[in-house]
Amino acid sequence: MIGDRLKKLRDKHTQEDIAQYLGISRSRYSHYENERSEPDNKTLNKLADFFDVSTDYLLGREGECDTKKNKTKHQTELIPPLLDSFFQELKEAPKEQQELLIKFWDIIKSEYSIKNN
Amino acid sequence: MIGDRLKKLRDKHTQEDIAQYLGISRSRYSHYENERSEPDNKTLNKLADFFDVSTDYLLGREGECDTKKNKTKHQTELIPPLLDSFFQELKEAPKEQQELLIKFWDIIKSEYSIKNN
DNA sequence: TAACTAAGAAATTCTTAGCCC
DNA sequence: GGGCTAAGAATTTCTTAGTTA
Repeated sequence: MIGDRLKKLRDKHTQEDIAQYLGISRSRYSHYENERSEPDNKTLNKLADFFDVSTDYLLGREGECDTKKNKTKHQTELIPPLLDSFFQELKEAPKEQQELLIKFWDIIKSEYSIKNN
Repeated sequence: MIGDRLKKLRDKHTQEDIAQYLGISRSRYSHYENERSEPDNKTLNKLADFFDVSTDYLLGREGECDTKKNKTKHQTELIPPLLDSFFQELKEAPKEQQELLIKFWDIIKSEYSIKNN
């Protein structure tokens, strides 16, 4: 049940994408889709956030009708979900961590501009 | 979170009552209320059925005062200019660079969570 | 009686490594 | 690359027995 719904929701994303977002290994996420193990409550919450559905839907308590809404929403989104959830996370992170990351960003930028000159 | 909600919902019932309905031991249900362990998905479903609430409610995704939504909105309004321009830049950057940065982000997160555990 | 907890047993999950397509 | 799985390590849960109020 939950496996089918995850598969459907994931759509064009790779399992790797979702796993990275969740901060778990690829195979762990694979287990969820194949129902070899089930996500704990925290992971369940994250999955619902990422796919923008209810946990009731993920757990099979709600029918299909809500799915279409979500699909439409995803398809019309301009920011890729992975980047979007990354932004959400970063916004809520401690300032110290934000600043550190922006420093890394500056390094990445300058490295790439050197390569291309 | 889930513990508080279970306690509230149980109301006049004893833990024994609920445990019997779920077909589990008394102390196991007690652990759920005290958040020493968390119900698996099947038990979560049964609990939602018994109390006639959504799993989203049990997991704290819906609430009395809908704190999550308010919080998100508030924080969205308060994106510091530095972070905002960083987002703009990142959105338009090559995927390769985006992915590299997100990897750095994962490292930062895990470093900080180690410190705080 | 009702609820909570310690501690170890029991069960599940998670990761790595390797496999297939 | 993308997804799946075996197997053991790691973690969590679950039960019993005992404690508290």
